[in-house]
Amino acid sequence: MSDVTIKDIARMAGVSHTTVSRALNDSPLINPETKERIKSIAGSLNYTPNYNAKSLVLDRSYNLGLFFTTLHQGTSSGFLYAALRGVNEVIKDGYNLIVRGIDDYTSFHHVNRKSFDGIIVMSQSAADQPFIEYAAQRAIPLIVLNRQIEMDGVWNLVPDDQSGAYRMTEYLLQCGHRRIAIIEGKPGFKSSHARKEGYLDALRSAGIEPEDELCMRGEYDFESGYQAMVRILELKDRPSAVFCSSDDMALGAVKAAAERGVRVPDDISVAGFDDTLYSAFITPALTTVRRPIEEMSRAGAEKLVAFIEKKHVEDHKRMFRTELVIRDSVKPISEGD
Amino acid sequence: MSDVTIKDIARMAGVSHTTVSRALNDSPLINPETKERIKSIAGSLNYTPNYNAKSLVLDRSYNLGLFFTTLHQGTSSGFLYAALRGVNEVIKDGYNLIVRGIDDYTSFHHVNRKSFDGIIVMSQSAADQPFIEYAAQRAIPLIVLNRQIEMDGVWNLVPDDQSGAYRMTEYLLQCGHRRIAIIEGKPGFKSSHARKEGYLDALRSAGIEPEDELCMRGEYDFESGYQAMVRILELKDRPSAVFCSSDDMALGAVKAAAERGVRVPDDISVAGFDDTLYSAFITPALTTVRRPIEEMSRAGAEKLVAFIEKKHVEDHKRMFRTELVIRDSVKPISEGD
DNA sequence: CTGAAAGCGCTAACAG
DNA sequence: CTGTTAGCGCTTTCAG
Repeated sequence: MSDVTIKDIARMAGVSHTTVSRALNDSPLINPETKERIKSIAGSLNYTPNYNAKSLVLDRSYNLGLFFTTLHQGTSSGFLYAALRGVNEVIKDGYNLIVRGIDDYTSFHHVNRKSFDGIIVMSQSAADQPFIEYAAQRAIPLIVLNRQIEMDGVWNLVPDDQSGAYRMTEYLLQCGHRRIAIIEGKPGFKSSHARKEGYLDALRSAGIEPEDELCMRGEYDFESGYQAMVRILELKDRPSAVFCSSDDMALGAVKAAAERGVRVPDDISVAGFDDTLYSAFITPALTTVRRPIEEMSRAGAEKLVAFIEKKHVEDHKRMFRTELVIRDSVKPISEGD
Repeated sequence: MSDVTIKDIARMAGVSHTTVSRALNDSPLINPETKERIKSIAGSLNYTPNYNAKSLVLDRSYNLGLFFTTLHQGTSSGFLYAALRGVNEVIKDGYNLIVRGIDDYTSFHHVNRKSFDGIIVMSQSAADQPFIEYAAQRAIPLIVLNRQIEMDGVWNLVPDDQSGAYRMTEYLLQCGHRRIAIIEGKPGFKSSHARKEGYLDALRSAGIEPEDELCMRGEYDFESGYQAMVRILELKDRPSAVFCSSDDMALGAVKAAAERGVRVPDDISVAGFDDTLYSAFITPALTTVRRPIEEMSRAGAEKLVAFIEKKHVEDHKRMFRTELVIRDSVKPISEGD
């Protein structure tokens, strides 16, 4: 049924299977008429090439990998979704997109040039480094998104988290906030570090010395945001604004505040980071920083596919601008410090 | 470098490549000592089998497909995430998971038994039917999740949306609500239909005739929930509760209410459906219906893999119980009708 | 423009 | 227990 081969077609067309192969691949060597004839027979037989055979001889797998640090924790569903969409928009037919968490691999044995024409790593942590190096060393076309890495010959597209955090903090300062707390991201994630740095820089630029007391640990998820906010609200000297390193944590923070009768933004301002799908829709709508995940993924996939198909090279590093999204969860304060 | 073949190993071990093949595949025919020797040589050479060659001869692709109706609209990121996690937990190594939106296919040519050892369809709409039939007809091991289908020989695991909606509506009635509006899901999605049916059934069981005026169209997303709620609030005779066919729409509804000074749940109750990740964390925490997407996906993947590997068959249909999750967005009303 | 022959890397009879 | 041989379906020299 679906096991028609080029030999079957060859027999029916009265030509050799070589000719069929060439015709189906649009070789210019073939007489247009026989080519048409062969194609129509193939069509009527509902022929589908055996990609395993093609792969073997052409040394291409038609597989692209999209790998995340983890699919268990720290990866928000919105992040996954945006990345998947961005990549899928580009690759259309012609490639299979294989999605996986790097921490699901027990060994990297299955990761090699024969099995992957190219790999996109959505990296969120330095824990990916061994995987990235493994792939690079196996000479698999490779592009690393989201996390900055220092490797030659590996493409790297990242959002400018630090300047995003800087601008957000700056904005909070402009709104008159002086004591600004931060709820940090998952320890070990480069993005957590970059966001905190941006926050610290902005504070210092404004001549404000950061206070350790106002730096809370978080895990990027709702629950940790909630917990951190509880601790913040218990502070004797409560800050007037809280910069959360993710929207998920900002949600948790808002929730914790609401449960304690503290109103956002009237009693305390809360800012997020990520601009997840729902941030615009919750109450209060979240003031946050947008990362261009989907655009970045699209650009990455385009680069990768172009390289695989045309061996076309270009600049290797690029930063994607983040964007301040001002909504309702941050409020200027009138009274001085 | 990564191009070591069994022939290279054979040469070094002083045996035939057949022996190497057998040894590496743990054939009982091989002398344990030579087997060990061969394996250690393979290890030191960092040998990786060429899966394209294996695929060709074994007629297995080592690919599993996870297909969604669409990756563009109507699929929430939480849904995608839960499904992906559930499946990935099961397949571990040994299979590549290929993720795709069915509506991204321009033709199904690439979908065949040579390219997929099995397929999981996360179906959300009857629009998938052609795809499902195509795959079934090509004799690809197939399992359809989430949407009920009528086809023999195709496994089908679905959440009981209708009874979930029924129980939610029943709960609203128990809370004293008489006029209950519904914001419906995306037209054409089977789940939209099932949820509405559950709602209607419960109403009728309570002797209440459903009112057309209280049935609002929606699209499963935030924005449509918002819009629908605006229309509900403009009604002369406003209902005391709103059953939203998705949490995303419930969020939109809450937002619309808040903006108009209508408090949830004090002035109006809002119920959702899905129990997305954030529904517990927003204010007010959403009363909703949980669908066991991740469990369902896990069960589906297990069935599929078992079938592929052991040709083991079992019952073909199964319904997964949905669960009422009572939180804060619905409030009993004391005053009578 | 077309065909014969070889081979991609691996597994599977079939003989020993 | 091991080797010889053939072949999976396709592309690619190399000759016409």
